[in-house]
Amino acid sequence: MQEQQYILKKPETFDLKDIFECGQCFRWNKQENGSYTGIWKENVVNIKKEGQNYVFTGICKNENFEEEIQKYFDLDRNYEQIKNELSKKDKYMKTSIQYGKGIRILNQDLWETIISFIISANNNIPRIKGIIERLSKTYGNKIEWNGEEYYTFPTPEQLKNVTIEEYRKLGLGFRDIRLYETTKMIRNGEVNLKELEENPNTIEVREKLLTLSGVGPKVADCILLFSDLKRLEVFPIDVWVRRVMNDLYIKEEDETKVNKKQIEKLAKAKFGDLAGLAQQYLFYWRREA
DNA sequence: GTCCAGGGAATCA
DNA sequence: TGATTCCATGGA
Repeated sequence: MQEQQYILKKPETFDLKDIFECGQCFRWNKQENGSYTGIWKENVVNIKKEGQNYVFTGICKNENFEEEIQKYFDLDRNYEQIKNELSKKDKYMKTSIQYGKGIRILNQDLWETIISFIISANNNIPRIKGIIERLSKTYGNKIEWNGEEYYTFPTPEQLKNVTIEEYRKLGLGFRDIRLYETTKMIRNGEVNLKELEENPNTIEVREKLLTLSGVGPKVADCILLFSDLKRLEVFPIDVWVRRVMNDLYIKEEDETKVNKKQIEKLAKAKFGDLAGLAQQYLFYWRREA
């Protein structure tokens, strides 16, 4: 395949570390020269900052490389406007947005996002990345580029004959059966991903996602927010978000006793349709800073 | 050895 | 509905 290149010139909202290390994705890795290399669909791409521009180099089936990048990096959305609006909410939002000002929420493949966030349950990011890498290396397609080997995320069909024991060997732990069941449900059409992508009703899509094994409220919200379903109004609540919301607004002594519904209500009232973005700025800020 | 990680499912009131 | 407990694994 022919190598392609695209130069994104002086984007207002775009920072490699903010985008790839804010916890939304697991298949981008920092290189020694500060660039990031990653894979999505059949695309293997390296992104390097040069001055105020970003140089995308890699292999892509779509001859329109720019279009592919535009879609994945959500480049049609005006993040400056979003940040301005959220910054007005209070000083904490202003601070967290300043910290993660280069974040963009990627449009990731729905199937891959479902599996990735099932794996994320009660897990940590380095280990999640390792499991996904082993899963891809074992069952995905190999792509060679620049003297290195990369592996696509396996399709439901490619996982057809995988046993629970084989998942366990990849280090999935108790999530093995969840992956097995959910993959089966998607493959046999119990949950139709195309229908989900075409359904504008977020409540209905969420309920359908919740029928999948290993998908509870938090994972469902991550799928809605981080996949190409792109529901920016959902507010995934994990241990970090609960922590930061309690520290800033609720101030309960024991944060583990904070009611989830209370957090949801507060988030909706405060951030409205942009709750998902607010969540991401707060999460990134609280975890990194 | 102990605690923790981008939680979910089973169980019980 | 709401609260508790268990679930593999690996790093700190």
